[in-house]
Amino acid sequence: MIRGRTGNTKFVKQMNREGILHQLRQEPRLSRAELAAKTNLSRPCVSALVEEMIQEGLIREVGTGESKGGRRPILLEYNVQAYAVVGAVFEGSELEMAVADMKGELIAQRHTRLKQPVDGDSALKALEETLARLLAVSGIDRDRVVGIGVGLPGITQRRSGTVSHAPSTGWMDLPVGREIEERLRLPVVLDNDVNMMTQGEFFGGAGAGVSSLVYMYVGTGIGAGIILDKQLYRGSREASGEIGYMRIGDSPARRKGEFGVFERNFSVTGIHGKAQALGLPVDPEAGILRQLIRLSREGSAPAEVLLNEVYHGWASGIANTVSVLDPEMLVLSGEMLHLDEAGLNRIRELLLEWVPVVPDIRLAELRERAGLMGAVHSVLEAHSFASMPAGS
Amino acid sequence: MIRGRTGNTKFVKQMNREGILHQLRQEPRLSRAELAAKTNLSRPCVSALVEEMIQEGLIREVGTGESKGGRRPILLEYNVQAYAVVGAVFEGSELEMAVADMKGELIAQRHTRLKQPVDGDSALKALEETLARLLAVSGIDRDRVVGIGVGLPGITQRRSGTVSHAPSTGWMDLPVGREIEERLRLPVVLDNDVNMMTQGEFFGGAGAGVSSLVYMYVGTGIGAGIILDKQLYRGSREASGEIGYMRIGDSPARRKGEFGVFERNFSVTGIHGKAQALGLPVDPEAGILRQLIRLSREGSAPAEVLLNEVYHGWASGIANTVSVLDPEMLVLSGEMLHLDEAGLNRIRELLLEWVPVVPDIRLAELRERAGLMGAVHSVLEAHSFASMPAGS
DNA sequence: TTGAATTTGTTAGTTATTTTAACAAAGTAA
DNA sequence: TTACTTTGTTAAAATAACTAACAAATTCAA
Repeated sequence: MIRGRTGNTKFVKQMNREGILHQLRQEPRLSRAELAAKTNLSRPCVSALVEEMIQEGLIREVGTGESKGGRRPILLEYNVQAYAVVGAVFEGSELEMAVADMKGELIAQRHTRLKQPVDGDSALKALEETLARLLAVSGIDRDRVVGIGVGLPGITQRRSGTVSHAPSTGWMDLPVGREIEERLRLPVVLDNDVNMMTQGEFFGGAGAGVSSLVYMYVGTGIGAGIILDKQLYRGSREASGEIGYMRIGDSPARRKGEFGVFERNFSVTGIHGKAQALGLPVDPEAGILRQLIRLSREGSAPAEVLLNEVYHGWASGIANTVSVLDPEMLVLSGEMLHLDEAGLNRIRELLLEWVPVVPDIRLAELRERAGLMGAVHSVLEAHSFASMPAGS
Repeated sequence: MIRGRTGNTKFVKQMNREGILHQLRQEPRLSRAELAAKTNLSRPCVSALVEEMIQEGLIREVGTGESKGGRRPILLEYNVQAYAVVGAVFEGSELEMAVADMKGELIAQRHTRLKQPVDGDSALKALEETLARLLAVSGIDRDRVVGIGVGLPGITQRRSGTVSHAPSTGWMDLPVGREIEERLRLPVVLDNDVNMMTQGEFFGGAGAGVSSLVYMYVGTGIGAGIILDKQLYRGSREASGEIGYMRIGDSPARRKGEFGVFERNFSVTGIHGKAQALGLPVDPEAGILRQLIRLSREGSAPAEVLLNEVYHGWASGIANTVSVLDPEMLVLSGEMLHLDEAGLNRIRELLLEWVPVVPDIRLAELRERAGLMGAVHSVLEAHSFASMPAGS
């Protein structure tokens, strides 16, 4: 797998089991013979591996298929209910949590509001209690849960399992991964919220099937999640996709600890600032893009100018990112979800003018479920579910 | 290796051979016992594989080492002279070519000037003749050459081995890879010049040892080569690193088929244009940066302003790229090589001000040899030299 | 209806490769 | 000289895949 690593025979078996499961996850209902053909393994070998995995409950026989001129095939199916995974996302003082089957389909979901101010202990407690309730509701045995994926706002240092900056959750420089692991007694996959949402859209949303994708999120800040070669790319210091720091728009002297130039101009807060400076009647609580579109339609010239400035700014950010990465797809999210057809087309036009290779540009499909789906899929990815039982 | 692929036992052996060779390439002179420890293979297994590779000439025994309290180890060495690789780079009407050993060290090098206008046939002929001469000079048998890496200007479509845009070599939309392969009867690795230079600096230059790197080249255009996880990243349509299209600097209406905004402003030609517009006495043939630095030192205010604008522009390009990728190192090349300590520091200062995570920034070390080194290493990478003999 | 051909899945034996256990060779240190 | 280490090899055991052969189940054509 990794260059320079050596493999033993067990590793081959593992790989072959994974290969079979992989096929079975893509296409449900395949016979042993078909699997042998698709994996380039011999039929006896496939039979043996399948037998093993049936014993483990990973695969099921589900009746017979149509004959192709001979004995009818026994169809096999990946047993998505063999195990379960849990996903959790902290957002401000809210916790969204769900159990899913091995296909990543949510079985039960639950929303919890934490009492403020949020500290580490109350967050852990919430996780614990919600998990228990979810398992009870869905009737899933605790032993069948393979792991939990947790999305946290801010930059997380995954290596050490330490969150170095998780502003809204009240966890600062704590070895969060280990704490959750100890408390819940489950393997934990930790990542920041944007990475989780990126994986969500990649595995179960707009980006299903592509091999590279940039997920661009405009909120209080601007960030992007990057998937290259079907793998999340994190950067050498976990700081990839921090596109809020790009040099786009005016660059007034920033105050200490303030955001990047792109963010200062074109994040939700940035646009609100611009709108207020222009004296536009906008409600700071409501979605800024919708308000601008409405005002512009109603004939407000400054609103139209600002709206175009926003399109121009966002398109510039996209252009710069695309120039560097040449991704197959770009998924827009956050405030950008409120783009109407006209706005989206305007951005596409600008890009066609600016860069030679324009990726497929789409709005995110999963909305608020993206993070949760990503958390779930990050666990599914982390474990290869062909892993062999302890005994063998 | 690739997800979904199944492996057989031969594959494991191959992996283990590669593992051993990998260790031996990193650290010369290791014993069988040390190799066993480093690769997690048993000593008998290492012995068997080593024996095989000694027979094939890939490894050599080179005396004994110091005892560590027991029998003295027999030291093994990777035999860099077992085979040879060839690198070639076309640049304008010039062809630079070299033979190298398996470590990537150049054994013989040769420069050829093609007569203009260059067409495909004369280029092929030059390749053929220069190769013959290099082999004669270095006394290397043709059978020992494993392949040739060829760097071509412009965008190359590697998949099909077709060069879709190689302006200065006169090869347009030809299946270049196959033609060279047929003519020279050698496996060919084709890539564009920037990618080759990137690999050169990565394997044998400033970037040796890092795992991610951006190689930024400022010439008539501006482009970047990207290495992530020790692998060249090409993008979904071979268009990654086309940072010349970034939105940096003024954006006057571009004329048909013209470059990107960043390029129009801050490539060598762009800067020349700006200098001339300011009425600065610059020689269009000589290096623009050096001239600006000199003029600025001599007290020319507009030169100083322009120089700062250039630093600012380049730093912006770097900032944007770094925001997206978070690479471990940034290697500056082309016109940027003429940056003096003050200029480099100015750029570093700006970056510290703009982005939270600044990579190690260095000037390219290999200069004009970068492409050649890259071509050579691209062949070394393409072939895993642990490949097994046909007989087994 | 019968028998040849085909497809699926299994059984038994072979092959390839790694590991374990044991040991010989060659050294150090007390 | 003896005890202990480290290195490398030999022989046997263990894994896991493959080949060949065949049984089971089905289609299809005579």
